[in-house]
Amino acid sequence: MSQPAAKEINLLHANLCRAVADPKRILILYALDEQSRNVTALADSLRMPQPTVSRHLRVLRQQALVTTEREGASVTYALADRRIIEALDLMRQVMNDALRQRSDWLLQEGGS
Amino acid sequence: MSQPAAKEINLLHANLCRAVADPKRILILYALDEQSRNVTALADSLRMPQPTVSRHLRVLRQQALVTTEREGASVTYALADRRIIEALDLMRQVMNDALRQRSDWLLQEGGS
DNA sequence: TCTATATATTCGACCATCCGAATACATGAT
DNA sequence: ATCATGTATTCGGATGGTCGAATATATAGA
Repeated sequence: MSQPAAKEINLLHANLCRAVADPKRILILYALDEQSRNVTALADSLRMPQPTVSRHLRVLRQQALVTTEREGASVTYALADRRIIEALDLMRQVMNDALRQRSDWLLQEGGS
Repeated sequence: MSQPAAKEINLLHANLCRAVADPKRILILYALDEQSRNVTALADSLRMPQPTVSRHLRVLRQQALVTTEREGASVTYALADRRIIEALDLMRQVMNDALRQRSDWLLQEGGS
């Protein structure tokens, strides 16, 4: 059982993050956090073409970020681990604080 | 003061994540979490060419993930927000659990 | 088997990012 | 002004990701 070396762990880590670092995939992940859905329902609620959603779901599936379950002709996708959302929320907090700080700074310094 | 619309927030969110989703930048962020450093010290300790480190730092700086402070001829980089590390750790936990689960699965099913 | 619905894939074009190598720029000291 | 050190940028090529459009595959039912 080959233990991945430090550099390979680093690569896997980056691959996992890269799978999350796409606007549409972020929307998909949040949508699945709200409720598990099949591809068509996702495409409808997010206003994206079905093939686009399917391709993004493949990326998430390959990284084990979502799980699948057949239900007749359709496939229900679910979030595999809620900590993904926690990580995304952390990043969003960082972003919001940075934006707020920048706007405070603008108001104080450059007050037009 | 134009409030970013939902789709623009989503884009900013993704840009922030994308800046983090690179193997070498992950190493740089962890190194800076351990201790603030200048470019050369980072390049030395991570065994990367100095121009490479500098280019990656520019990306992180553009996303306000790191801060800079001149000290004479050198520039000390520091982590801007430790929640970045928390988010990275969360993703690493998700990855480790997935890896462990997959290896359990292999041992049980395919036990070669 | 034939149809309808749901999901997945392929193709080509386009765009972004990464790297190594070389070089430019900035700062402090002599 | 010149030099040494630290930092940043540019160039070219290679790589990889994304999309729309069209198409292929799978499942359930008649």
